[in-house]
Amino acid sequence: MFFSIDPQGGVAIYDQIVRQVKFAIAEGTLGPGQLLPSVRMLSQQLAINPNTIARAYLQLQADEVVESLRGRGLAVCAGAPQQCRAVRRTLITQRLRSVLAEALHGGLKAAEIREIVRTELESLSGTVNTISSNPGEAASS
Amino acid sequence: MFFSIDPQGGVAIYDQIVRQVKFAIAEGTLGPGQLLPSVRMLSQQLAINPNTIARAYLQLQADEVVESLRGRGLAVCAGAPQQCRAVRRTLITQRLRSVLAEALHGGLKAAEIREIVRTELESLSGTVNTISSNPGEAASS
Amino acid sequence: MFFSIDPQGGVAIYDQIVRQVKFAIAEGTLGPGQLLPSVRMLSQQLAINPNTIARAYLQLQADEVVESLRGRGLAVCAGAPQQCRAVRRTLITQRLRSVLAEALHGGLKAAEIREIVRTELESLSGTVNTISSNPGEAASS
Amino acid sequence: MFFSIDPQGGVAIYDQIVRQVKFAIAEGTLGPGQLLPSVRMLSQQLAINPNTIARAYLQLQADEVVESLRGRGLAVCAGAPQQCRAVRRTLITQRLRSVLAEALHGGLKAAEIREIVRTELESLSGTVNTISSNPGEAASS
DNA sequence: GTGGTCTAGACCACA
DNA sequence: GTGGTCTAGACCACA
Repeated sequence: MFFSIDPQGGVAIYDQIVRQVKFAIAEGTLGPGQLLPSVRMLSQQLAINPNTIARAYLQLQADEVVESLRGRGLAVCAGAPQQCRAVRRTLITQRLRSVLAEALHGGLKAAEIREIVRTELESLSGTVNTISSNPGEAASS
Repeated sequence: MFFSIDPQGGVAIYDQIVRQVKFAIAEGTLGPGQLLPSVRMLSQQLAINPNTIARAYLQLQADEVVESLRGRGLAVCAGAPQQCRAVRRTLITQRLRSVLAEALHGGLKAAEIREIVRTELESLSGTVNTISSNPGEAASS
Repeated sequence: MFFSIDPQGGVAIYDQIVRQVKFAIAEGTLGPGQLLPSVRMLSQQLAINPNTIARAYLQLQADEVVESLRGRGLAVCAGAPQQCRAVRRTLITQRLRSVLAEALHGGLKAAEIREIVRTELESLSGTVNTISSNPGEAASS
Repeated sequence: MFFSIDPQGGVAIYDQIVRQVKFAIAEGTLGPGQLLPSVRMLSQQLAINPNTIARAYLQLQADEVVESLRGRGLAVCAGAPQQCRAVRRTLITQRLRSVLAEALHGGLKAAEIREIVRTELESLSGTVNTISSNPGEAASS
């Protein structure tokens, strides 16, 4: 599984990890029974302190998304996919609403905001999605 | 001028004040030479600790958006409108980009995200005082 | 509120704090709206690292027993007393069952165990309760 | 000899094994000169990692309860029965005292605690193989 | 190798 | 003053 951490951006690192794990489970990239990357490995990979990773994993356990297998690691719970699919949209929408509210309150018009969203989505899509010559493909599941 | 503070939402309170002052100046709600509301007044109005307001105002001085008039308060700088108009879009776009990137990385499709944006903009438009010559535009999809 | 931490004894320090806070709330020693002792104060009082206290307080927040009042501290939730009264007996019974099972499995007879319990309760009562000339008083609420 | 391991319950697995071996020796189930079950056998029987068993056995050697007979295994020491009878009560009493202290400190009354103990002993007695000349005694209050 | 707990100490936002 | 986050590093139990 692939993480992308932005140390800035207002979201705590441990929370970014929590969210991205949930998203990966929602997508099916990470399935029930599968082990999370180990604290030490992820710590190295992301150049982030192990305690911060552990904090994220603690949260994921509290959220009943993963469970500890003693000495082996943390495994995705059976019920996690359903739960994560349910929360993914909410997690995004909450942040989105916060920004949109600020934009409107700041005097940007809805049309203007939608235009910015469109532009940014385009410029980001190259980075995130595999480039597709068939524009319909990215939107199909 | 009117503030709207969201204690949640990941943006520090002092930063919300900084941003909203800049937005007000960008819009012209607050013009060069005009005084910011006093720390005490704003503190009472928003039910927020004076230190937090003071910190925001300190930041605005550092950004050369306002300047201290000894004994009278903080006044909007002459060059502020231009500067604030320039940064408004950027300030919003940065936050927006961060959320959109998370959404895409989290597996939401661009079309899905635009749909969420449209829905949220509609539901928020009612809340925010939007002055529109065409009242139908903000709420239409 | 008064804590008594046993660094040995198999229960993690942070968990001892979690349990004792819940017990204090169950007893009414700590009421809704009251602030917990601050992390730093308790850290000094118990000679325990602040992070360990913070870990306990994080757990108490996750359990919805306390809530954070920004910059002021952690306050007991409105619903906490009811919840804590409900869990107190369970928390104790679980540990108790574990020891009793070991004792029985280890060949002690039930009568023998009850005798040990009686003796220990007597020797501990002096330490914990205020000494009462009226033996019935300690058992009355 | 028969082990019963509770992976929860706060006592380390290796320590549960150490204690149960001592209890078996105290009871006479395991006599001087008798061999402990081999690490591999016990590991399979309990579905526990061999390293954990080995660690328990190392502890038992350090406590001079068993000694290594080169190539044959670990045998109960001559002095072990006496030693184990002496510690059994203490091992139980220590854990018991810890829980009872927590219960009292948590505001439960001695009578209440004794009642819980009585109830739990009854419900556990059915589970544990109690050999009693008077079958009614263990289950009677 | 795995996670869990604890210590030590820094910096930030808020009151 | 308050808690929240993060880094750094030790030690433990278990596989």
